[in-house]
Amino acid sequence: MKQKITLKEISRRFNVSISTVSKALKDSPEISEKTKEIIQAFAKEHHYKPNNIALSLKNQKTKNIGIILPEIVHYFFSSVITGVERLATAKGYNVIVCISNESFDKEVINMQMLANGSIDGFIMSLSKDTEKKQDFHHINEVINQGMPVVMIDRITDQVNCDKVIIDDFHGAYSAVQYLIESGRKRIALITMPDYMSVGKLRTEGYKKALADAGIEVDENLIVKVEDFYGGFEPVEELFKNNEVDAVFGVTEFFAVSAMKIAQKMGKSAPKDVSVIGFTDGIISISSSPSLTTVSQHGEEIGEKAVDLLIKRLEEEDFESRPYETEIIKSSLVKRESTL
Amino acid sequence: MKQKITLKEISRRFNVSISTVSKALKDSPEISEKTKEIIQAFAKEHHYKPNNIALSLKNQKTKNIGIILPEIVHYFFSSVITGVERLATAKGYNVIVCISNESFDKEVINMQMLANGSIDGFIMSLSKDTEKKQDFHHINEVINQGMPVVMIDRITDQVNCDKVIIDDFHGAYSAVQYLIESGRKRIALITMPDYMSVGKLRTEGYKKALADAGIEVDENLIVKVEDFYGGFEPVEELFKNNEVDAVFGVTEFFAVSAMKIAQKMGKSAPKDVSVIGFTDGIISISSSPSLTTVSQHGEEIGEKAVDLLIKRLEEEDFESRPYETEIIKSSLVKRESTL
DNA sequence: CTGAAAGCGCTTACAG
DNA sequence: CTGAAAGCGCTTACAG
Repeated sequence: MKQKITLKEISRRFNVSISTVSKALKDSPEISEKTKEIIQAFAKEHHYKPNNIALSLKNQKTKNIGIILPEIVHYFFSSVITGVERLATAKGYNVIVCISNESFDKEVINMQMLANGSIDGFIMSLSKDTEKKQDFHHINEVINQGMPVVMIDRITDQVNCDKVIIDDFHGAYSAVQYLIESGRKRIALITMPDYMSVGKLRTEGYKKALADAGIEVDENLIVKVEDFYGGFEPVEELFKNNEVDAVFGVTEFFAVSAMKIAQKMGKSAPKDVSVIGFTDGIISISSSPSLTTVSQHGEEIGEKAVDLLIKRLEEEDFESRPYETEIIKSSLVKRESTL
Repeated sequence: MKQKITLKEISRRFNVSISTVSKALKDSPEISEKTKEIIQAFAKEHHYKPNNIALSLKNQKTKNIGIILPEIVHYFFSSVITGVERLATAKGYNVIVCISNESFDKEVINMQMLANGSIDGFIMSLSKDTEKKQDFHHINEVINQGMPVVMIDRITDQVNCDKVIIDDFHGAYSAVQYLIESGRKRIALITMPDYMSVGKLRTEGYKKALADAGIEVDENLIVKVEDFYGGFEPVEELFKNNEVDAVFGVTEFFAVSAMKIAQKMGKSAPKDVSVIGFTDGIISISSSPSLTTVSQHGEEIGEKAVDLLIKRLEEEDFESRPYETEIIKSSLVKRESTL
């Protein structure tokens, strides 16, 4: 049970001062070669590593970045974390993950917990509650304290900071356009409530694509789902009461769930109903037929967010630069659920 | 841009000592009511929160726990994190997440990075490389330094520590038994190489179930997949060259992939081929037909791991207690891919 | 070439 | 009732 060794212990061992040990280990030219050799050898043998906490206190930076996400068990967010973790680790930062579980209160608590010196900056995506409530004081407070924040995906213009998003509007637009080009006319939309920034943009993309093709928007074909992982009865109603030859779902799960409901009702995909989703995750690959979908490139979003955050943390001139909103291009991945 | 306020600044503001401020904010009986009131009011107004790093250094504990996982984008591991994060946050701990990406080297680097004082203890699951290599010195080193480790899911008996696993053997056993009871006799197994602890146990469960039912194990029906997310050609060969009336896949993805291959070859599930997977994730719900699967209760595993870790961290008598291996019961979730 | 001192932000036993 | 001092583990400007 050899505990971690400290500078103090090494200094005592050789009857020198702590400063000498510290300098010797940094190979400072101030210290004689002989002393350095002895001390370095001893440190190596005992696996000396400087204590991170002490360094953090001294340097006034933790080399930790905090990330607050609404959830994590689904492809998009976990791929974001993968990207964040990869670049952060490569740059010498640790990643502290908090999950708001779509709750405003948890989001606030998480932020305050981390803002007390545990991290150097935030990456975050708004919880559903927060978007509904439109209350962003906790984020602005943190920013006012001088801690940089990068918002991703679910963002708001009521917070002034760096942002990384995808082109939700265009992603949706081109998905719907693709359906139209393949001859579909009765295209249903399964989307989120409008207070969700991404849901709103994707809905607008859908409407614009229809309009540009001269197809009138039929509000009966638009279903807004409150609960992202259940409660799809309205989708059943949709198929029952309307003629539908295509579905665009603004999440993978919306799309596949709609497809399964259609299949249960005797419609076959893609013949009777073409289906396109959003997020190119495992669901899309595993479903039958596999799903055509808009890829969000989550890892790329995560990496870009880390890049912006670390720049603001480390680059002298960057700190005072105006905030950027980086837009990652989405892309349509064609599979079996469309013709 | 009001920076975070410190005790020093408050003390200067009222011309008292730092000690007085510190005590006043802790509502110490040593301090006069009047002083306490003034200081507390001021602190509240300025949102004073003690600096976590300073507390960590003083208390010699960080209230952070580190978790190292092979990957995160798939259901089982992300549900483990969800469970870990939930209980940890509730108990006042932050969670630092590292991803080994199935690489031994990254696992070692991650551990060393966190072991330098950033965290109080580890939760981890072995990378594929590490299991293959059977090199666990980095874990034992950390434990020898007095830092508790809880291993989950992918474990080894070459490290002595608390562990949380599921009953892989029995989970597999009952899945295969269920297939046998429904009349299947030519049951294929899609599994991992034997060096993967969980793969090995599930394979053994499969074999035992067959043996107990008096069915001879046909090695031609066993496919070992090296790459967990691709390279399923051997599965095609399996169906081509053998009569198969059921498949047990030791991951969700193995099972669904095999099912899709069977479907492509004109076999229908569950009529021609019954299919059971492992992990009750979104793939299982989204596939057509939906997948019967062995649920691993990832969140529960995560919570139990946190529970064991924090006990060892905080409970006086627990520290010296013998290590426990907690076994979480798996359960068979029946859906459409079996009759 | 080596070491004492100050400091990062906090706590707490001790003195007054 | 208040404050000075020591300490957590480290770094670094300064003195010798």
